[in-house]
Amino acid sequence: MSVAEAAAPGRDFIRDIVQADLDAGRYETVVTRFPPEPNGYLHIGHAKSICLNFGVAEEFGGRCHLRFDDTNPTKEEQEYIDAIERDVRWLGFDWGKHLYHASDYFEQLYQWAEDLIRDGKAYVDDQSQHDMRANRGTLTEPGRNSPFRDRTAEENLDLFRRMRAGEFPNGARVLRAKIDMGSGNINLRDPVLYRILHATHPRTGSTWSIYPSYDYAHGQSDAIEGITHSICTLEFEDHRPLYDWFLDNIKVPSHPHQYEFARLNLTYTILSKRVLTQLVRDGYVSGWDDPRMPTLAGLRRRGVPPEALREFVRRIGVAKANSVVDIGMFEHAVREVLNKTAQRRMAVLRPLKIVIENYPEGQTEELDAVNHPDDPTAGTRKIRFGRELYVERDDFMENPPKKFFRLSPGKEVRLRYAYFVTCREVVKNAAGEVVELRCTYDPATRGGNAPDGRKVQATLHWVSAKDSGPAEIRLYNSLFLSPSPDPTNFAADLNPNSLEVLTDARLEPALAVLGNSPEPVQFERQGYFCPDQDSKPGKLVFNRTVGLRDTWAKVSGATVSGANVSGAKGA
RNA sequence: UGGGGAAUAGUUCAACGGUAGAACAGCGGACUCUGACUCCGUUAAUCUAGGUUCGAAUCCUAGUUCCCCAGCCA
Repeated sequence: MSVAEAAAPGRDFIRDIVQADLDAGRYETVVTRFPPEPNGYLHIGHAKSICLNFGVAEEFGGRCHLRFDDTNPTKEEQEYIDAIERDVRWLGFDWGKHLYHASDYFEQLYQWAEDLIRDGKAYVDDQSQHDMRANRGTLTEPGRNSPFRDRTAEENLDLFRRMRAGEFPNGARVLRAKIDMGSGNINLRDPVLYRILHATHPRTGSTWSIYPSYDYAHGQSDAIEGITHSICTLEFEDHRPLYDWFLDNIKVPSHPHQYEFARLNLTYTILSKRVLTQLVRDGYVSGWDDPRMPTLAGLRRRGVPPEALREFVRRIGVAKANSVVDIGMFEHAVREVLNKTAQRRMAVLRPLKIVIENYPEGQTEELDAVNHPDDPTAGTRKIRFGRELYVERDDFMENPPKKFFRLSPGKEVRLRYAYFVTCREVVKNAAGEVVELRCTYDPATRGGNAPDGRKVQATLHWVSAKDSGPAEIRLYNSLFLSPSPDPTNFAADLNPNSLEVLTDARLEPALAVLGNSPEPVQFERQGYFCPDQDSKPGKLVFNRTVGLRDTWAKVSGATVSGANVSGAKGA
């Protein structure tokens, strides 16, 4: 083993298992699969699974299939199928020609079910749903056998074929495996293999009136595709004996193995398809791609780069312990990528007008600004300075606390790339609100440095009043107030300030070219932003992907509505 | 009183009988034309009790706590 290999051992228990299997020669090629049900959009939790499955395949020279687990036509839609493919690609993974559907195997699955019947290992049950539940027993009491459990193979076959033929209404009968009604594992108490569903399937249309259950379809689909490592989440752990039972009792072409890992949970976030669907359906958000949603579509629209998602997933690791990851860890990954890639621009979110009294009326001049402080190849751009400017309202305080470095009466600060200015006078309206600042500038400080070497405590971003353009800026905060929102009562926990729309922001002209391109950009001292698809010529809309780390907010104890903030303060 | 899992810094993950380590968060400092970035330093953990062993986070025993399972959802 090389030093490099020794220094980078299998990073998690799944990769350890795969490595061991390969070392032992149990498989030639690793084959994994990502098996979404197309009943909703993919979210950041799925990203963990996608990165795991595709990542393992990639790292060990194998392949990963994308397989739609489309066994329930009452919940699945083509829109979701399309969205899932789009999102997996966007995340950066490629299934090549290995695109499959459980529905591709319906006929084979059906034939195997007949085999089970002929072997006396499956039977048609006429019990009502109510009776079935009653006879299933409880967690502590065994179930009771169905009165239909001992039908002959012939009778079962006849009934099952008539189920397929559509002779019975929904719910009239089911096909069940004959395993053990007394098992402590409820999944083994004669699980349902097929139920009658007169529904139109996105792919098979109305050719079927019975559909296989997840348990019956999943393992056999894995076996058909030659999956070696079938990786799923913890809640399927006690399905594994059933997964194996099918593979042991059916003549399948291979016997994959199921391994379970802990799904992702995030603070201030709900990752439940049920809840996410409800947020969309009930209009709490604008859609599956609302930038506040933890969906891949939402994160994409918000401006999160796929690399950041992958890096985040890599860092949180894979284990079997239930856990909740601090959303701050995700934000850190986003900032890390964007800091390297996003060009810098100046934008004033909440404008406060300032007039440079000693700057000649009507005069303007161009100054150089760098596009990326750590990347000279990003070049520079010209920005126009003039007598009337806008600065950020938050950058002025009439009665500042001692640690406030920014503008206040009598205080000198630097306007980035431009001049030192000093606040001379505060203009207020009748209501006593500050509406304008009268300032002076020092012509000797052109470019941002004083020849006499004097320093200022702060550098502010600014835009020219005349030469800046208007924009709408959407600030996002967490959708929920609680660090651990309750999925069963999420509505009460909704953050009223999850979306804040700023309609009179001012952008430096160089931002106009960004227009509808999805390029991320850093508004200096504010955060990372990206143009939203709602942008129109003449009306730019920007989404805040994530704010910059803000030490001042912490020092000043400023209230942050809802929070971009994360991590509870230690007591 | 059934079955299946999991317990390591505040959080997430390592350590696979041999010095408990990383990332995020926190704190302190340096740097700075972004209170950003970067850099340096630093606080902080093996669920409990026994046992085996020269040596235990790791093995054994007994507990404790938490999670999942009673869909014709996945």
